[in-house]
Amino acid sequence: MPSELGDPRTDDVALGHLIAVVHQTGRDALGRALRPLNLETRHFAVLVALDRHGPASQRRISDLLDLDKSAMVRIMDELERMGLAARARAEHDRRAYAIDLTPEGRARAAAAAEVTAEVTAGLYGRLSGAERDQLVALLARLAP
Amino acid sequence: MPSELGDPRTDDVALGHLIAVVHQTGRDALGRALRPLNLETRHFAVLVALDRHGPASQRRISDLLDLDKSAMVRIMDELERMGLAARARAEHDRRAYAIDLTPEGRARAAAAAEVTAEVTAGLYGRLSGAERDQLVALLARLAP
DNA sequence: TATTGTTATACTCTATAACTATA
DNA sequence: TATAGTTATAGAGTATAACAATA
Repeated sequence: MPSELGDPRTDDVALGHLIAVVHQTGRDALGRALRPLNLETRHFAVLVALDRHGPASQRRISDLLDLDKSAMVRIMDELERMGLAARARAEHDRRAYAIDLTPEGRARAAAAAEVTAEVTAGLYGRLSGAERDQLVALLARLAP
Repeated sequence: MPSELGDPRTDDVALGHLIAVVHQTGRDALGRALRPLNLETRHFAVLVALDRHGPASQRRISDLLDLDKSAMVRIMDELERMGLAARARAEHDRRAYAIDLTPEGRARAAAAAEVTAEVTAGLYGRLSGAERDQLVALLARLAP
């Protein structure tokens, strides 16, 4: 005979699980779409962040993306090796880099955005614009 | 000059990121709450599933939790070593196990539910019941 | 003292493939 | 042939601590 774990908790545990499944589904779909472009999701996130906020310090980008700084180092190493981003020394702080996209990186970011637009349309297109706004508003209240 | 990655996509990428952050936040909070009970989130998920659906085959539980079957093996190994769950041979299928909680496992599941109730109250309590229902309904349409 | 970035390390999660024993 | 479970392995994500250079 199962013990009574309670119903409100049941719903909350199920909600947590649902969030995990939706997260994983989106991440997988994004990963599949980016593979032909030789990009992983971690690369795409930094490309988009740099396109919008670059040049910036590694620290700034890793903060924007909730990335650990050591993960940021690895990703920038990979992007530099691929010729998509570059590290220059920052003007007024000799500890920091001013990292930015290369022209090729900018082109790759645009191509990736094309591809991922189809993916997100397939995923989030099941919701109307108003529903998406609702979802964002609700989730925002669950974020720190 | 940043290229134009477009605004609707911006929102969708941000939505994906928001889902990731909320997922990670919840997982971390759950992990911290379970640590005093010597449980990881993976153990808790199986304890709850067994409490509700046990006895069952490993396959049934791993399907319910979207767990890989090899991950399920490892988790059951750990739960058995901790004395919280047990494998018995299934009656009508000699390939399968009938896995279930031990009495101690049932007690631990109840204790974990106590603790996690506070966590989920802290997390999801920011939303009203109606809002939580809304959120679940919206997320359910994004799941496969 | 604190911050930027690097390196090393380790743990978790996820996925895959090869294997056994049954069905 | 297909399924339940096991084992081994590898990649990705995440986190920490120690360190050098600079603020």
